[in-house]
Amino acid sequence: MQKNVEPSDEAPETKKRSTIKDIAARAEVSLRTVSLVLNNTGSISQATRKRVLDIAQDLNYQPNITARGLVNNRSYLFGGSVPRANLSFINAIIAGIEEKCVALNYEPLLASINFRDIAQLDTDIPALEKSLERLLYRRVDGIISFPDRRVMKIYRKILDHHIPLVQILRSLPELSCPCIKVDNLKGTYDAARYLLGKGVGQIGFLRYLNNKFDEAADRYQGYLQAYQEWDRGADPEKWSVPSDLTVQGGYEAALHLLTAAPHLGGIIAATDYAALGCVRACREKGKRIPEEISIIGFDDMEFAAYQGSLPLSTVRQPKESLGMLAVEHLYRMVNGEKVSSMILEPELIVRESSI
Amino acid sequence: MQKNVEPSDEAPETKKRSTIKDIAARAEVSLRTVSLVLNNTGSISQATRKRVLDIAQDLNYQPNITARGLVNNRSYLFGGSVPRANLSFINAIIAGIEEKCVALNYEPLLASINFRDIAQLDTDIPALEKSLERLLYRRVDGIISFPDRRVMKIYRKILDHHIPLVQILRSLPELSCPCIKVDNLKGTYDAARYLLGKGVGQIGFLRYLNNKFDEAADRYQGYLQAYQEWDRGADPEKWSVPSDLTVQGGYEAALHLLTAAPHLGGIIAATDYAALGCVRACREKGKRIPEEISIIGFDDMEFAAYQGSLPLSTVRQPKESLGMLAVEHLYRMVNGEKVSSMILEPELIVRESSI
DNA sequence: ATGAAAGCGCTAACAA
DNA sequence: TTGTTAGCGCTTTCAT
Repeated sequence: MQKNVEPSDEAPETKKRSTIKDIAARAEVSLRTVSLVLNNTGSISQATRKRVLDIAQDLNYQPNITARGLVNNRSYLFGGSVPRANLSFINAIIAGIEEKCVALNYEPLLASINFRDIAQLDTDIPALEKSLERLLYRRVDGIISFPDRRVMKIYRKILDHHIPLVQILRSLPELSCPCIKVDNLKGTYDAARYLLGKGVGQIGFLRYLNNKFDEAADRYQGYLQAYQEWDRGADPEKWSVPSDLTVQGGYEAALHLLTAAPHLGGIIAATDYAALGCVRACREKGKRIPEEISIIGFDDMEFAAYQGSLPLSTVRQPKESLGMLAVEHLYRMVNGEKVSSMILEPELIVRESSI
Repeated sequence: MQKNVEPSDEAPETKKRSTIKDIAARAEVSLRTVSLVLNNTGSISQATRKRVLDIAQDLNYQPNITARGLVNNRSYLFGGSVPRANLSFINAIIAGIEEKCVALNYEPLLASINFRDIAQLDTDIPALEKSLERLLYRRVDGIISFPDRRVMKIYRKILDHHIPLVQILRSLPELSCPCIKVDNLKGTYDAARYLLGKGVGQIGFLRYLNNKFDEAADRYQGYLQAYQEWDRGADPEKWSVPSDLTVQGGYEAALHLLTAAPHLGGIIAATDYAALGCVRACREKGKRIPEEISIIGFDDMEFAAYQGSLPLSTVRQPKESLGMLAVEHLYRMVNGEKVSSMILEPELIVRESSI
């Protein structure tokens, strides 16, 4: 329990920044006048306005957002509770969040959450709780959360306080707030259709170990759906194997799959990590990529493009847009608008690991 | 110029959070007493203390950090002005910053900066200026900056206001504030010594196109130094070629190098990106890695480990530590302590792209 | 050990 | 069009 150290005597005195009081004194007007000018509200004579503005400029005046926040009961901060960056695509989302926040005169406050077990996307719950509490403590005006049902109590608290909440990337049906995510089903559907259309023959799928979230199930469904459209009699479930997020997991799963079904002309993996393991397994089995077998991942992580020997085909999530839209929703909600969930379109990126 | 929209009538009213006034009323004591109890200062009778604490708990009291900040003239925010994540290792630094901030009851406010030309690490200066101004506007209590001499004017302003400033990753000698960075020279020195010691024979180096910053020069020096220790008569400059940060740049540079010096048994690249291009060039030249030639990068970017076919050997920067130390420095400075620069040790990570 | 009151910098209701 | 005043939630000096 770290207590703030008392500033010692040699503590650097911050050169006092000017306040509206200083401006008012110099301009010989009241505080209110200055405030009105600075906020561009009310009606002020041209002369006064100019004088105040000039003096403000001269004094290098910067409004004290803390004081303003205290009065308005706002922090002008939007909180983000998102997974930490080893899922590098989160960065792009954060970039979107930041850009939009700044455009709206807000500032993002990011509280990272860790995974207890990255392989299963298993969030560290106490850490998640703490991150949300931090945002509450900082009195953010709205919160973007990568949700987990095990902290429903805090979500309820947030909602009780009428703090706008937006889910990102995945959604809990039982949490009544909008969600911004990608159309996961369409992502794998497009990928599967693409391969099937190219005539690679039968294709396999590496799905999540457990479908704790709808989004994981959606990715699987997309594959099944495309497959069944292609061959009504087929039983694609036969060629889908459970895997986890890791390279190692994908590797092992693909090894099994390729042993059981060496005729496969393509494999779609529910994540880029798994796809990477898949590539390794194919190499080991002596399969040439993409001539003999095509591999497509999901997410478009940074490393997908930066594969020294074989840039990975993948389904890209529109990450910046996800972040920006989430912020825009928050902003609308803060201002009393009603908003609803949004599902964005994924994009198939064909690189060298597939035809 | 986005002006905040007036909250409309249907704006959700935030359920009022309790204040010390509420506590004081219920406990029938003065505001001061409550404040003293809550801050654990002054001397309060056990009975009163307990009563106040209980009521606070009961009322679900959370201090209003905005109000507290207004009085104390602090924001309890540390600002970070760091490159955006396409240099993915920045994430780890940010993780360190965040962790340490939270431990100190601070919160990080991160203002990303973009590169105008990533290939030359060329910062987008107007964007950098804006990011620093944002932090100033938010009245952060200290700033961590990835410095650039073209915004010296703002740094001067920050220093004038006596806002603690810490440089990270690289340092400007003319900027009088501490810097936290890695020993770049030692990084390449260790890598070169390692390869030389393994008996790979002559080794080459892909250095920055232009050594605008000492850190780039240091990486080159490390290579030169190790080389000269190994063979006093050698002229290693002959086998070093200018490159840029990109995969493509490294690829082209390595191609030249390998044509001019096909006997090279190893190449060290000043960044992992360049190393990746290097790998590609070697493959094209029919060189087997690592049997015939060893490749070592620098930074340990996420993709270095996640190379499907050939995980990259590299020099790792202790990224979390860099971030944590920067925050710790800021904290010390806020509290009037004197601190000085720190140079951390890099670590050679041997994976599969080198012996 | 505790209370009363002032004030941090700003906005806003009410006057003039 | 402008001024006066109160107050946001908290800390802190000065009393008691």
